[in-house]
Amino acid sequence: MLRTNTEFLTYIDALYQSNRPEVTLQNFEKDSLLLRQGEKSHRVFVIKEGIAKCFFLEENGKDYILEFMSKGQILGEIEMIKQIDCLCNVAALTSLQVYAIPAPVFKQLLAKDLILNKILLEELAERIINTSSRASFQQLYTVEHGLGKLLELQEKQGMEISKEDMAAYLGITLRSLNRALKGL
Amino acid sequence: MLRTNTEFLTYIDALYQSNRPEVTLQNFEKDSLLLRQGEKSHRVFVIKEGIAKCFFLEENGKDYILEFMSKGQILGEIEMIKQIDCLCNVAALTSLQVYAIPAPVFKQLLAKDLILNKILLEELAERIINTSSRASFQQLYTVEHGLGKLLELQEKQGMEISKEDMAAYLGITLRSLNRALKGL
DNA sequence: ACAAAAAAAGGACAAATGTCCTAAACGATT
DNA sequence: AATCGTTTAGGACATTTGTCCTTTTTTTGT
Repeated sequence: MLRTNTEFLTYIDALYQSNRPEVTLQNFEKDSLLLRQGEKSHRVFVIKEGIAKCFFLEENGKDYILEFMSKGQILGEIEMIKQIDCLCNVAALTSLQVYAIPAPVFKQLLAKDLILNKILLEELAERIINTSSRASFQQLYTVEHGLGKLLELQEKQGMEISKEDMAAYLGITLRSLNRALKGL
Repeated sequence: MLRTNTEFLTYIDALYQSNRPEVTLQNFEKDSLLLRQGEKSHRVFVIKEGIAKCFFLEENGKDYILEFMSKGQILGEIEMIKQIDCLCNVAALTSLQVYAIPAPVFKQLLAKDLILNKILLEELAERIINTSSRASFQQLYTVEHGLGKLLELQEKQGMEISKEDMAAYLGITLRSLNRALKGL
């Protein structure tokens, strides 16, 4: 659930190193927003260091966290591919260092570079696997079951998530999360 | 929620027409299984005619329907891209006519054809949009809200879904579906 | 048309979850 | 250390959902 992609990071590192002055390295501080749901974006980001969360803000005011993203994850590529406004918000959970690639550069690469296409296809495929498995699991199993998995992964990855974010990831209220934590 | 992809169908139609004897046209009868969760697959399918459903069968015996697929939708491509066993089951809801493309042919195209890469990237992107929006919506809104949307789409597309499938799509029990239908 | 069998709907109760509000814990400031 | 303010946890009740089983409806065969 903390997604990474070393292959992609290597690819972008190389791109940055090469003759591509349009690709820049940027910093975002903790809690800042990289992408804002519903707004247009004119670049994609690739995380070099740090952790971000992608989340929907629904009309009823509730959040739903889709993924926690880390090294080598790309942000905003779906919007670029489909030519749409930002699907969800992306916020920095820690301070972030990211590569920023302007839309024209990214689109040109997409149109010409089979390596990038391959990496992206694999990444999108993996996200579909994750997202759909999780949707199924969350609908069909109890909260405690899902919470168990979340705590496991969290421990394994040594990352700490606020309770609010845990609840948003599980799609439940804070109250329910507290109850589930009691019930271990 | 009944997904189609005319661009892809056109692409595969052309492929079938051209010098590609390995690409075959096959028929599946209603209720037959095209892909079986957990098993290996050695080809991808593209629907020429008919409707299929993709669904998880969870360990607790419950089904969760991911998508209803129709004309131009590709099946089994994620497994091919990620080299994994079938993620979910795919069953024919109506009798089906599909193109079958052997794994080596598909992989070769993937490695060489930027057009195919583009079509696939767009399709996967759209599935991510769908799947994640739906996951968020189903977690954060009431069943009745979700049911409303389902009935709307069902009407718009003139397709009829069994109550069992509706429940599996919404991730709820039949009993809950009946109640929600009463409550309109 | 009727009886038997099968499928679908619904009642009753239990379990899970959300809402709203109060109580406890924590932090900063003096 | 005491106080105020803010954040976090939890109690009480209502609502939603699931489970299990009975009732109703539909289908099938004769």
